Amino acid sequence: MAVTIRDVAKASGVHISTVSRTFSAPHLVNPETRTRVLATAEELGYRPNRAARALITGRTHNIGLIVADIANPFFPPMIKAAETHARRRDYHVFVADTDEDPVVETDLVRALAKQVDGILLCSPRMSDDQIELMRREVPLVVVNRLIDGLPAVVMDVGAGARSAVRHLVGLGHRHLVYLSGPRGSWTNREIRRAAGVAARAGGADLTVLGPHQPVSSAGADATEAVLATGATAVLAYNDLMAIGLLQSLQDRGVAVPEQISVVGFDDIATSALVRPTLTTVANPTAAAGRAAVDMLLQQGDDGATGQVTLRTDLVIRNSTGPGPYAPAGATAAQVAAYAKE
Amino acid sequence: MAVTIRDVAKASGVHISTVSRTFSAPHLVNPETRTRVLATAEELGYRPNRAARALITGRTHNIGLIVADIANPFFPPMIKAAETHARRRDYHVFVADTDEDPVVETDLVRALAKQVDGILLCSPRMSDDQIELMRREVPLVVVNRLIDGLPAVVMDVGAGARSAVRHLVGLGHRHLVYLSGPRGSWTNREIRRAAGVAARAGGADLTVLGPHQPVSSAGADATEAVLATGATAVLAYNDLMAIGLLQSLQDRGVAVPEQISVVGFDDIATSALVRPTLTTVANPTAAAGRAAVDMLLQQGDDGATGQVTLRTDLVIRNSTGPGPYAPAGATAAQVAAYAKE
DNA sequence: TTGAAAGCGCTAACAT
DNA sequence: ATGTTAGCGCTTTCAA
Repeated sequence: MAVTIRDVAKASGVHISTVSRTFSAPHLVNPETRTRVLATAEELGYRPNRAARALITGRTHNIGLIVADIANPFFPPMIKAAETHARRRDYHVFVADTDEDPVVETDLVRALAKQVDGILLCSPRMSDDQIELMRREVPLVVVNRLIDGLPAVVMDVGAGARSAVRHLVGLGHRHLVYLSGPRGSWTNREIRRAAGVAARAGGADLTVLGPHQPVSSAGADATEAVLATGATAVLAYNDLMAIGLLQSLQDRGVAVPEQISVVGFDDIATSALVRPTLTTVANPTAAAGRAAVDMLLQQGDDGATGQVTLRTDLVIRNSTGPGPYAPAGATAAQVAAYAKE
Repeated sequence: MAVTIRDVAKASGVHISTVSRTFSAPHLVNPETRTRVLATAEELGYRPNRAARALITGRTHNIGLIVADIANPFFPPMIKAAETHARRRDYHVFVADTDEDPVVETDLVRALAKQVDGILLCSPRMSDDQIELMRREVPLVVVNRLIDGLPAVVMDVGAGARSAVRHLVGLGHRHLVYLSGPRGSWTNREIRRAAGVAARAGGADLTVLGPHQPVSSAGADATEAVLATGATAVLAYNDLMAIGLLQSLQDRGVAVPEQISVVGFDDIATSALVRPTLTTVANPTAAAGRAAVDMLLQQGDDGATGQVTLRTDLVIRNSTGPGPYAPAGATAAQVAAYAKE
């Protein structure tokens, strides 16, 4: 087996508790002793066994990160930010994928509960009640969902949806479609609601299509349905769906944005790489990952259960243009200010 | 604190070791007793503490997955496949990001070593010697690198590069560019070498540009350099760079594939979403993730250190077309067969 | 400032 | 088939 605290103690002529203190409470150890212990530890290649430490302290210094789908480009930047941020604070991160399945999700929470100090539940698909149940087994921070009394990090998708709809209405669109996302998604509900309200306020109507899986093929598959509505502008639950639609539309000779405008959500990297580049609502996913980690780690200190809402930003690119009711000569750029209002 | 083995023992009127056996060696327990214990365990919500178990068995049932960059779309499908596969075998996965930094990489291996039964080192940036050193601290399986005597999973990128070059030469290109990837990448060296050999064999010449970070902006930034070579076809280290170049080329009015053909590597999801769609060498990253997990978990059983090479496939899309030396009327489709040879 | 001793939750001989 | 016991590597009272 590997080198333990006992080996270091023997080699440096002190008791194991002194070695222990050297690592977990250095200020309680004579500087000279400490130096000596540290030196022999280094020499022997000693590294504290976190599991053994956890057994007695009750703190594993691990956190769990559960996401709906690692391969969905929305998540990797968040995972990366959370992992890097956590590591900086000396925490390791278990990452797990639920494949959009609420049952897998609950199983996963339970399976990780004992091994972590807390879990980041990202875009959970389970019900609020389930989440309430889970939080009794392990500290939880929820990302992309708001539940009373539960620490959460959300992006202000409602505001994002409003900006997007205003942008479209300002461009002269009166008939909009919302391509909705997966069942169980809080974000989806928020966007749909906010978009509906904003559309009505702008004298436009909004047809809701869905639910859909949040993947590009679902966007492509919805093409017929979108065209059937006669709408001139589409807001999609996420960029993947928007891009799938964008491509499929153009494949059928429907020009974007000349005939139909398309707006996505998230601002994943691909959105700037497709043609036309995608107008979308940017979500600060990396910041969300960091904020969620902070929240989880602070949860012990005070009992506070904050709820952080991060700003979203409409990024106007080339997939949106004037609609049938556009003021003469209006361009996307001209109405940008209006949307920002 | 949570419910322990002791609580279950007390509640079901047996000794703790019987409870322990019920979970870790059920066949050694009387079926009736087992049922009773299981029932009370369920009732109390007992779940074995893996850390405590690990302390004595020496097996954590955790594995570490270290990648160069979680946000690089090459990795998420691999991470996802590995995590799902591992979980199915009752292993949890620590995911960590090195940010392409070899120093972070070694630190990470050491930090995780004690907490896992083994580590999957994906696309390592550290040197072979470093890796040799690391493997003495913890079982390692390396992905995307071949080192003598070390268990590894690689994709046959050499064959992929040859197919790509043959495809281009077959299309009538004689002056090629290889846009190389990051320093320290085994994959990069393999592709460059194989492409060079294949080019020479086909009577073409290959100019190597780089190294570059494996991101789309690097591809875009290389545009001038590419044009300066006068080449009519480009092979890039990965799709991200290829797409960056593709876009930048078109932004300057250089038509793809009419004036320049572009080939990527990896077949990330975005490659099918850009226009023109990207011809690329598909890497079986998900299969690689699963294979690596299997290899790691088998390492204990026998001492075998296998090396698995997974097949790559040239996916011909619309970013490649006839070059200056093309047989009259040649199209990408027509030469596909040749490339496959 | 350091040592001694107990014990975190669990498994693995060994005994019964 | 079940109970007893020792102890994995570490932290943390309590004494000295």
